[in-house]
Amino acid sequence: MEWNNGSLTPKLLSPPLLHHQSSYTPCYNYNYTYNLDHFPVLETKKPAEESVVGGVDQKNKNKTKLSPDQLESLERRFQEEVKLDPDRKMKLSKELGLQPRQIAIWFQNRRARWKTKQLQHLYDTLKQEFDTISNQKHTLQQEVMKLRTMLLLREEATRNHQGSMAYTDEEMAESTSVGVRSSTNNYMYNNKVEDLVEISGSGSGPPPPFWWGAEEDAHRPSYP
Amino acid sequence: MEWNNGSLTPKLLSPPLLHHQSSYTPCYNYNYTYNLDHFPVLETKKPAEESVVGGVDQKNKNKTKLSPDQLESLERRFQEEVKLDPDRKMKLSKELGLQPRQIAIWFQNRRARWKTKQLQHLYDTLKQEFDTISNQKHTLQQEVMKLRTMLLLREEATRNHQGSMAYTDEEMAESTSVGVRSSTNNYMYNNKVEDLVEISGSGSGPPPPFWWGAEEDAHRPSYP
DNA sequence: CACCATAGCGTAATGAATTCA
DNA sequence: ATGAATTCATTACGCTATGGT
Repeated sequence: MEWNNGSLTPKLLSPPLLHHQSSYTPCYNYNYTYNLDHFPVLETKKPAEESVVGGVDQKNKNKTKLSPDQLESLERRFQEEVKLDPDRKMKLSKELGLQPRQIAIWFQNRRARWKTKQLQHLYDTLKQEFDTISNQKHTLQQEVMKLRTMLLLREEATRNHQGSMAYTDEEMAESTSVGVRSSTNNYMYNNKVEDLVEISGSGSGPPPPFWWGAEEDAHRPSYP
Repeated sequence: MEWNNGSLTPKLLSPPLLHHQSSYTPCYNYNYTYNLDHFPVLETKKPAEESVVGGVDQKNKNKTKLSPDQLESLERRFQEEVKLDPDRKMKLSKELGLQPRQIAIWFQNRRARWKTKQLQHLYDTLKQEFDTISNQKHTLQQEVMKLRTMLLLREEATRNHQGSMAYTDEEMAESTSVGVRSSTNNYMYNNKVEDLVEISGSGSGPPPPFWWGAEEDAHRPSYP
């Protein structure tokens, strides 16, 4: 039971690829011999003027906070198209008074953000689907049991009044492969998401979850 | 006003309390008006040199990338305990030659990373469970169909040779509530994770996924 | 009350590896 | 096969909220 990864590594994640010994190519130099996109450490352009909302004076922090206007604009563009071709980049750069590099970075980060959000959403969706199908399964189990009973009774009836038997008990017994054993029929129904992780591994979670969860969702993570 | 986080904030808050003894020791020799732990902007000088990857260049390290040693150490400590009390922080700080602030930041980031990783894992687990249960459901559906057929036949037989009927057709018809309609019985079996998103909402995905997925997993996200 | 450190969150920015034209 | 752009992972910063002395 390897809960860890092993079998189910998501494709989203990067391959192993440990960064230990590498040749380390100096892919930057701070003279910007680079083309129009690689500056060294941005020299804090001026977001300036736009003390609109928070009135936070962000004169020259070394980490620029984009103004609401800029953000809105970027966001709009992002909705239009998540990819950023050089033309668009330059256009936006001039338009917003930001370095091209910053535009690129923003888009990059935005994409990443989007992705993780997406995972969240995906999880929720799947969870719901799971619950649904779990219920359906339960219903089906009931159904199967009911039918079996009926069949048995009917067979009984037939046998009592007649000698012909078209279906044997073996056939009925063999047909089940999922696990509808007459009694304790809903033993599997508890397979709600809350318990799933518990079941499939993660029996040992070194670091305590503490903040993770705090909701109905606390699954006892077990560190990566 | 924020385009960003809208509806689904997990809202994971800290449950318990934290045990940190007070005893703070002012730890810097620099001149800051900031709080104990707030430096201005850590200075950022020329990264310039640095050719060796494994080069444990502690002291100077003005720019990013902690050395493998440092990382290893931090990681170990993290496994021991995800929370970081001031004592530990200081100890680590001296031990690794990093600013206390950096230690704190690292832990914070580590926690965040852990959390998202966790989501990944959770998703995979759930996905697998879903597939399993989906198969089971399918099997059950088959089973139900088979039983029905058998029942029908048996009933037929009974009816042919006798007039007594203990179970009516209504009973059989009523019993189904999930959707095992005689023909096209496996119509639901395709409910693999690949299609789920398509089905349950997110039917409209404005921005093209392109890089997201690029595998069999491409779900057509639909931006947040 | 204020003060102050810290946790969590969001996000800008950097570095390394990878992809691609 | 070289270099530009992108991805992934990481480091860092600002902010708000909270707890505790």
